[in-house]
Amino acid sequence: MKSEPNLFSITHLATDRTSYWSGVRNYQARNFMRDQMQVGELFFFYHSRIEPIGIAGIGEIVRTGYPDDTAWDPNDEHYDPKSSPDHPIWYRVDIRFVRKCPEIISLKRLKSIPALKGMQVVQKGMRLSIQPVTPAEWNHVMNLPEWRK
DNA sequence: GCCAACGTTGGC
DNA sequence: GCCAACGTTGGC
Repeated sequence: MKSEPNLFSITHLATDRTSYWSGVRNYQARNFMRDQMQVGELFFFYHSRIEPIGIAGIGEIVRTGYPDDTAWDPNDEHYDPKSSPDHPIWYRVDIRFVRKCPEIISLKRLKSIPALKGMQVVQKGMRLSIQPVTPAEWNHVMNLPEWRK
């Protein structure tokens, strides 16, 4: 799950302990939150746009998808007038902090690992903010030395 | 800050 | 329902 760390980072989550993943306004990303994510599942918290770009830590889903009420708040930057309490379009999940990576696993690093060449995040033009990770990819990333520094 | 790649919108 | 125009994302 990608976030720009100046807005919401793994450090923010580590401080708050629990939070929620709101503001997603892309249908594919929404569908993962609404239809796929289960309580107890882990995710990589990825910092986008701002160096160092890459995997910054791990979070856990603590509540499955439910309507994102920021969508019907006219003062919210992600306000969407097509969404309403009666007809919610956008969803979010609740999350908790699990672990911070001692050293960010950079995108460049991920791209350099042959076993991860099929991982969505390293594909050219891939800008979806929520992406599935296969068990094999997850295990491979977890075995990288960056976690033990 | 640039711009390629992508998603969405809206005229037809 | 097509697709050009536009807006956004995000790596560089």
